[in-house]
Amino acid sequence: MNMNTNKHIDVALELLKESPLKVTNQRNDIIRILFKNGNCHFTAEDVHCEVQKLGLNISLATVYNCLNQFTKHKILKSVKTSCDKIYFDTNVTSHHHFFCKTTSQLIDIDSKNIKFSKLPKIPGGKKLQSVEVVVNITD
Amino acid sequence: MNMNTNKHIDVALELLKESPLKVTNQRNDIIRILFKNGNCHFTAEDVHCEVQKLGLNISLATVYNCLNQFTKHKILKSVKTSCDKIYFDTNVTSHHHFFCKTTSQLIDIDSKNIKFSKLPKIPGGKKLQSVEVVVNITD
DNA sequence: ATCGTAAATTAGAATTATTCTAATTTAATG
DNA sequence: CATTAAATTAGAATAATTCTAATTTACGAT
Repeated sequence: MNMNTNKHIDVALELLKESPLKVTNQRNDIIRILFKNGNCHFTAEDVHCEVQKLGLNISLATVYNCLNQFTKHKILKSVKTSCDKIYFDTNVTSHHHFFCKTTSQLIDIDSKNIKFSKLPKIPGGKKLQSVEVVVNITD
Repeated sequence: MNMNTNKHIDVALELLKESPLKVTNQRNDIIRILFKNGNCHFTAEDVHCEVQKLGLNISLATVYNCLNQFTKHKILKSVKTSCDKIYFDTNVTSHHHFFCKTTSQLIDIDSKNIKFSKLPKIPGGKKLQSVEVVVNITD
């Protein structure tokens, strides 16, 4: 391991190649950062810090562009929480989250660990898009 | 009806009196706006527009202050959605929401219309605070 | 390989929602 | 009515994100 390539990175790089997005150095670098450790949650600022730490020269605007484009093309997922930042999630499967209000930490909840025995009727004329559960926790 | 006082307004005004907050003209006016139509969802900007429409002179800063203080003292509830604004909800009971991504409209879901048959184990050392369900819908 | 072009990158400005600041006014207690 | 802590206010500040417009790059077609 630790050779800057692994299963998660390879899968994401492959998704990038298959997408209509162009494969640039910046996008490759950002994918390596994001998918280095499997399922993770990042803010744009987190990613930009890591970029700097690695001595890469990628502007914050590009980080935002990449994260947004990746999200649009299902390489990433975005998560809104009760704090004011957008989190990007490398787990693109349908799942839910714990959000710790003390530490602002997000933790995945696998779909199979939340089951509904009752869901409300969708208002007339509208279509169901998704059901998002956030389990807020504290220290 | 329509005499600028009704059950919802009276209840909220009573909560204000019982709270440690001071009863000011601005707070009375804002409560009248918020609770005029029973359960509703507002952004600070919505409330400020209504204030202007009624010819009241209440600054946007005061609107924010009031909404935040009311929330802290359980006269209102705040709701975060996948859009970038904070919504304030006059329904302070525990409940969930539909969020229409097309219209940015929030609709209450009564607690009794969502039931879980399985919930995940809370991570060690953490305490459950709340479970929030957002059912995203589209036109 | 080289070209042409649409897409990507960039620095910095702009935007948007919200909070802060510091001066003034007000509510409510004694 | 006098006191004082809280509330109000206009406008500045902040923070996350998006936009602008100039430059560079990827990559399919020649």
